[in-house]
Amino acid sequence: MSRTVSRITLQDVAREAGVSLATADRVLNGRSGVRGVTAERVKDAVARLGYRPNLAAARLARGETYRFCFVLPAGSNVFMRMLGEQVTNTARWLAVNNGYIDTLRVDVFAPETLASALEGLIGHYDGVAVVALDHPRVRAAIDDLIAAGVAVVTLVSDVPSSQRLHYVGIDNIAAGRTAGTLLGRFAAGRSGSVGLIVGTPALRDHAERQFGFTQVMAGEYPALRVLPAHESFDEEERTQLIATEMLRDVPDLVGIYNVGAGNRGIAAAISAANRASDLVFIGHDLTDDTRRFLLRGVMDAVINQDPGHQSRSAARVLLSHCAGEPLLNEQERIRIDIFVRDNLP
Amino acid sequence: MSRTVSRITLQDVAREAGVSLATADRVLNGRSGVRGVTAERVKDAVARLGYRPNLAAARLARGETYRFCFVLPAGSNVFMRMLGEQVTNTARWLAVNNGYIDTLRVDVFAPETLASALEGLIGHYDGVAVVALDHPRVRAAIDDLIAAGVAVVTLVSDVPSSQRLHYVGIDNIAAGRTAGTLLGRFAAGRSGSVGLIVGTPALRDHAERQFGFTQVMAGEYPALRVLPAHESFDEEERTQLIATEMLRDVPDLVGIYNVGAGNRGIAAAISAANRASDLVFIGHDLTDDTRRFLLRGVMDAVINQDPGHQSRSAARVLLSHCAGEPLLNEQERIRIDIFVRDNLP
DNA sequence: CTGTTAGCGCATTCAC
DNA sequence: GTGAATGCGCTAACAG
Repeated sequence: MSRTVSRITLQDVAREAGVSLATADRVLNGRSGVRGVTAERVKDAVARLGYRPNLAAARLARGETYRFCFVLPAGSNVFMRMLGEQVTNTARWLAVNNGYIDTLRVDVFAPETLASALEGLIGHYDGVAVVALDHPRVRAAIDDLIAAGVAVVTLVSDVPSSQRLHYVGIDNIAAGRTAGTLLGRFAAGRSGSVGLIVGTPALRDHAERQFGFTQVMAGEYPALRVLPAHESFDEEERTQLIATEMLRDVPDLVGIYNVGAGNRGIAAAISAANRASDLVFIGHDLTDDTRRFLLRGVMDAVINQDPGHQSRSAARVLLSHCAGEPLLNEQERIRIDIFVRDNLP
Repeated sequence: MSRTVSRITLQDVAREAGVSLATADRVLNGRSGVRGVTAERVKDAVARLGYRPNLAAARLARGETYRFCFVLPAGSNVFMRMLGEQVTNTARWLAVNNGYIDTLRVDVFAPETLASALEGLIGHYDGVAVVALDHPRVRAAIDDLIAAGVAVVTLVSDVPSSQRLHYVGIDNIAAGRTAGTLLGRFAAGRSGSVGLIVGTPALRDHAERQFGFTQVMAGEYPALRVLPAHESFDEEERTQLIATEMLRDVPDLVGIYNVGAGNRGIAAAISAANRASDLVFIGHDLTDDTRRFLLRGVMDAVINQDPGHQSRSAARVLLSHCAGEPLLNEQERIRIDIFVRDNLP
């Protein structure tokens, strides 16, 4: 509200340093063509006056528009649908901040398709956020984008060996370990078998979660035996079938950990077997379904990675990189959320 | 980067609508003095062109500086110290966004002091974020601030009956329930007593947590008996004494829930009694201490409210209110974080 | 009721 | 190496 004590401007700094606005600007933005002595004078003035650049003015003067492309999997997995919605929200926010977002849907299981889609983005965008597949072709495509001067962040699923600027997502080994600890503690005292269902071990995040989970179970809960993993391809029918068979064939089953999607199928199987109250069931991603399962007591915990946070974080990282603006690192760390019935948002 | 296809400006809208820039601006910002017909023409043009205002330009033109005051408790409780540090970070961010933050430390247990401190802020600030005490005097002071045109948000601790714009913090009843569920599940199968330590029931958040906790324990875990609450005044020596006595006098003690600060004292008592591995200990707020206790297995879960998030959220809410800018509600919901050993950030 | 105009603080030509 | 001048898109004061 207050048009208070007018803030210190670059103009003030220039005057204080006895140079022109242009020179002060050159020093502040690290552009060349200023003698060392002069630069020092300006820096002194900045320090003396406690000058803080005005972000709004800088943006306006630059007058740049930032074009970002979010590359998401084509499939219709619930989490990815939620992520897509959040990207739309983020786009609305970006529109007010000199940027826009296009969304591209690509078959994530086809490295060639993904890679060539990525390469086709060169020249059209300033930044790309991609739900990546950890495959040499994809890595190469990311590196090509980077080489072409495009800012790239990986989203949800990383390609650590690439040159990407940043990974926006959780540590999936830690997520798997978290699931292990919760399942182990919730099944406290009991001994028996634990079912493990993965979408496909070809997805890096699934493999990592599985790894973390079995690591904890083997090391900390010797009374619980993890059954060989079943592959569901994230399909509800498959998860239901797998769970139904497990419940039928494993008499000492005390828990199920679902690494991927398809929680609805498992919940159906558990309810059908009337085992909701004694079986520990832990899965990923808070959705309308999993929220309901938590409230009904069918699920005992949900490990979550906030799609809204991830979408906004990707946009902020790209924007701040392209615009050369500062970033609050702490804000960009994606948490491994644990939800039980009582702390649902 | 790209100085792409220049975005649509208000100028374009005005031309399209056949009015002047000023009129277009009046319509867009809901200022009076425009005939209905004219307003419609402008709105049509906005829709037709898909106009999006440029935040940076608007801020620059307004040229306003926003002065906020964060009122924090004077004590040196770890969480409040962390909150204070985060407010400093937030201030740095705000400095780049046409605002500044002053921090005021007040004795939170003295309603009169807090209330008069708040009233003294009138005229000096555009917005106030206060860690409030739920007391009639404080409520009145908040309402006075509001009446004087100051934006007020409560932070961490709410005064629901006041006119405050917004509460930045968690639902403490839900937090207590969450603690109850975790303790109940972690103690699965066992029966016995559960110790409950509060700072002081005079603090609304402590009382609410206690309420939520006992609610869940009574309703869901009949095998666990919650002992009468002990008051620690958030002092480490007191918590240590209380915990030591509990461990000595209650033979069937299976868990401890600490509602307030002083986790270090409890951890010391548990370690001294060599009960780390079998006693369930749940407390609040992730600090260097509680992190270490989780890793060592002395604590089993920590319920957290992110001080960084709360500080930034308060600043964003105040800023967007004062500047009349849009707010992403979803981003401002403070989560009840659950941390175990494996999902520590 | 509506239009004209002068900046906001900075980045960026283009001269010197 | 350095300085002067122009304009980004919008708000607000002032004219009509």
